[in-house]
Amino acid sequence: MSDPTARLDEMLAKLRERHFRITPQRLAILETLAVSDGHPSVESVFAEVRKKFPTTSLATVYKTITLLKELNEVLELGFSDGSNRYDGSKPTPHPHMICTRCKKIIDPDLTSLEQLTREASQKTGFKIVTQRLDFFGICPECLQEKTSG
Amino acid sequence: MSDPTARLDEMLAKLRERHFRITPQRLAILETLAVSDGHPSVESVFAEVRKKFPTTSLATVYKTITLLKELNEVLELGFSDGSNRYDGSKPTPHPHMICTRCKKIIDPDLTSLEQLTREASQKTGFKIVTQRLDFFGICPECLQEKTSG
DNA sequence: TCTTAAAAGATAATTATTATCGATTAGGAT
DNA sequence: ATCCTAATCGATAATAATTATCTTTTAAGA
Repeated sequence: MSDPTARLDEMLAKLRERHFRITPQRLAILETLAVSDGHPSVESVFAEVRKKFPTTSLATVYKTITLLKELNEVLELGFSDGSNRYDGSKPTPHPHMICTRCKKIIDPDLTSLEQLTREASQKTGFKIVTQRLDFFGICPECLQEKTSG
Repeated sequence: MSDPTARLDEMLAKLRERHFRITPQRLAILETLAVSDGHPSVESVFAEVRKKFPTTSLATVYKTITLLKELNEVLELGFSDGSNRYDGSKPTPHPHMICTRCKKIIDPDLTSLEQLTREASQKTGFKIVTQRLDFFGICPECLQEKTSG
């Protein structure tokens, strides 16, 4: 995992560079995204920010996350059932391992992804801009549990 | 691409096996999904089926596709913006190349995916059940076009 | 301190999907 | 071939995540 403080500084630098304002609510949202390594949802970011600023609106969280997406400072993991998750600590596209039992999401370090991307580009003639790779399964912790539920 | 007639027969066999009814509307939906190699949306399936049966409801299309998903006879390519697409001709998980300009989706044949999956499983301890891999970029046809738009 | 455009907050609108429910019908039984 | 009944259809309401709207507040440069 990367350094949360450094990530926060990067985000702030990007906002200042583009002359976006650093509001207290925005700062709280950035902090939450930079610190958490658990790929939080909009709702959980909202809940976290509300602890500091109880009047924060859900719309503010959405607007800030949309802005961060445009600045490539947060990675959106969209799912078609609406359970979107966000990665602020490592905002460039990378593979994810998703446990379908406990919903945990972790980042594997896969050396052979580069090779696969080359193969895809060569075989199809596509100019590849970005990619999305998710593995779904059961994490080691859940595998060890005797009872399912 | 696989044989549409064979795919349709497979789908029908699966429905009969589980004692689901073969209604004219369902048959039309299955045919559309088995024939099309362009990864259609719910709306385009709906439009196609309406040509034969103008009273078909959108709900019927949704219900049939949901059923086919449960039977593993159609692959859902869900996107968080709601632009979901469906693959009835090759219903097992496989990589996709998605052109962000013309929205075309094609199926590459990638030999090194198996190796990548092994690497992911070994490095994380996950028992991998399924996966989703999308490459986003510009297809060869769009690359050749002089003007963008 | 002043000014003003950006952002916040509250809420309405949008949109894909799901649920509901009365009407219709596929397909097995007779 | 006809009957019966649960499955399915069709129409529409409900749901839920996200986006739009609009008034009030405020960050930050002058």
